Amino acid sequence: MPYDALAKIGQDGEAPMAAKRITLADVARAADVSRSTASLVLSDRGDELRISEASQQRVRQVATELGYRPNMVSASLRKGTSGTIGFISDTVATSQLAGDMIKGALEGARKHGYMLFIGESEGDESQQERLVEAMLDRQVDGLIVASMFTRERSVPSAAAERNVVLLNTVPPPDEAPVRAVIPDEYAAGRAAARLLLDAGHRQIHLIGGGPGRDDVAQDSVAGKERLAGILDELTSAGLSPASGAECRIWLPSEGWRATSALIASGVARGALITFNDRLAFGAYQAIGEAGATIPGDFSIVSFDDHQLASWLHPNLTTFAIPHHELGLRALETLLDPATIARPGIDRITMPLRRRGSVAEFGTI
Amino acid sequence: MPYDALAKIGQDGEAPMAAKRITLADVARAADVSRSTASLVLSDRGDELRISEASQQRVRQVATELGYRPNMVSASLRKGTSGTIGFISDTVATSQLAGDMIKGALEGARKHGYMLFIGESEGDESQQERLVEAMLDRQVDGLIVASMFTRERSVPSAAAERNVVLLNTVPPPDEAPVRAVIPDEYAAGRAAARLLLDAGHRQIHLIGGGPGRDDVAQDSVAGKERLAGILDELTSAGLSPASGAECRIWLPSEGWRATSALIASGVARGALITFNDRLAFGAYQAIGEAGATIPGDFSIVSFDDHQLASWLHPNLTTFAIPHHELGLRALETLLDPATIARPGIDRITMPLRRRGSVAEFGTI
DNA sequence: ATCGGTTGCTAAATCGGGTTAGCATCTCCA
DNA sequence: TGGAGATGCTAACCCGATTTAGCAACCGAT
Repeated sequence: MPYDALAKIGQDGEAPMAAKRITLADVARAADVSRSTASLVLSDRGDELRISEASQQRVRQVATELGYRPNMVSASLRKGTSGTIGFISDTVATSQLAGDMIKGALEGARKHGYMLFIGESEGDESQQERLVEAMLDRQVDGLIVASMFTRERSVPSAAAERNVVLLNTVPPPDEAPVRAVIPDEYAAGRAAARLLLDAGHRQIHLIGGGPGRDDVAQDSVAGKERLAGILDELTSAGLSPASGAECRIWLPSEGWRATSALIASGVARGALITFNDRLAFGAYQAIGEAGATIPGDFSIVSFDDHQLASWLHPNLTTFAIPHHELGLRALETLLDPATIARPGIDRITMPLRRRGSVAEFGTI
Repeated sequence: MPYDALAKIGQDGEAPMAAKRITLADVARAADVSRSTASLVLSDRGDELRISEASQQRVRQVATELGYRPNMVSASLRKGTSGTIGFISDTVATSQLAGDMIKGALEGARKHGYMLFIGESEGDESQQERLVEAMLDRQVDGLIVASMFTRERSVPSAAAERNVVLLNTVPPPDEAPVRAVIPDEYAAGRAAARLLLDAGHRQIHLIGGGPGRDDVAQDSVAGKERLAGILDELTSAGLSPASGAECRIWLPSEGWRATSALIASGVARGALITFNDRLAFGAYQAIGEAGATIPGDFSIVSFDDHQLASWLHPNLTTFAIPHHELGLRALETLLDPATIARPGIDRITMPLRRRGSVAEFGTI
């Protein structure tokens, strides 16, 4: 096994051998009771098993004095539960998305006394299976399988019949339903369109998808739902998009290209819905380079609330992906027996960050 | 009858209950040997202990057929080593910094068959101690203590006499030296200045620190070292900065402020060293808003290689923090008994990303 | 026949805590 | 005086693997 390299270090350690950990047996001996008694007291079953108040006090006292900390590995072995959750993500590094989600999960874990294993599948199924197995080998009590961009994702087979929550992902329609936590992209799409309508805009251009219902990257659940929301809201106002530009990838360069093309086509003012903040950044660049202004000539609403959004001039109005809450909710879901038992999708509202990129039509 | 274990498992296969995990005992029974023998064979000590080739084959065969996977919790208990590393960071969410570092560590961990626990201290010492203890309770074999912005950081006391590597941090000078892995900020500072000098620039303005040696945020090791490198390189060329602007925090707004002020003071062209890419973004904004161009009027070199750098127009020339390599190196260091035993600082080169924001002086 | 040396394997202890059946002892009341 | 019941605690097994001392059985040489 590759991991005993470290074990060696302790063994031939020179002088500064790490002091041996205090075990339950040490405590029992010092408190002059049996290990059973010590165990019962320390797991608060003392009253139940009628250990006298005096003995209980003694055990607790001694445990504190010796700085006793139970070895969770041992407890895991016996109880079959480890106080550990596995968090498997397709990629861990993409901007702060993953970070905030992990942060939310971490916060939940801390609250409940759990630790988090993390692993990265790099989108590779077999790699993911291996991760799941490595985690199951370590007796994780549950798994969060996260995706950094919302899309469909299979539940790893090894994890079947286990506690699993999908995060920012839904299972393919033909697979067994499970628990999933995702942002409510559709509602955000509607809200984005509504925001512009309420500000009096009627010429609404889409950057990143549209104008048709299917004009969006296939594997992006986020894209599909945002687009659907936008179109539904416009339709119910008796409108349709003034234009739409599908983008292969949602990066600034594409936003720049699409917006430059829009302006070159003769559009000098109007409202833009960009499908994410990085596209919006590209739009800002194109608009700036064309000598137009935001929000004077163009109002912009976007999605994600990337850090960029508050760096841009003017600050970008956008619907935030509630990464932190998603992570937290996934963990809470996992740890709640009642919830985890029932499959279903939990949609978390994407809150509006109202900033400076949208003006009332004709105001400026 | 080697396969009656299999048969048994097949029997209750109807029930929807999660199938019990195959244990070593199951394998031993099915292969008709003792648990000891099975264990020896599966840990490749069969030859050493003179188990016949026939028995070895049988055990291995059966193990594969039954899909045996050893329970690492049990092995951890016995061996005192868990195949697990703890990664404690002050913050896990800041942009992709943390992500890439974790990613590097994760890659190393996977290569060596380890899993990673992660925890976030939020910069709180006591929180950090609690994390360390929770990890030690789970028998981690080593700890990586990371900081997302380079600065001094104490080694958690509970982790003393353990395998610890500091990542992107160094211990305060008055504390016991340990292993640390950091980017070579000083060398990058010198290289940044050299890059501009070689391009013929003599008017070099600093955004984020300087012009004096101490004009930089106190707790930022990165800032101090970048500044020192820049000043040393300029000095050895017989120069000093044309100006310097200390910034409280290294965000676009501050870069914008400092650069706007610089331009307002009458500087219409020259070279800028921004202390990180977000400051550079602010500089781009200020320069654009003043109607000047990059690199026509202003050449810019920066540090970090934030995603922004390749989104800006023109793309930003910058020295990358090798996050991925830092994480990887920290893990490799931790797992190498020879290295971890000796305290010392490992400085990783910050590679130059040469892009479009620097021009030869007077060329354009 | 006996002894020493292999060969091939296993019993049993161990890691550290959790769990349960049940054993003394004492009290109280009939 | 004896039985029921409460009180206070512990022995002993369990989780699943690792590790070591050592035991049969057999072989060949004396």
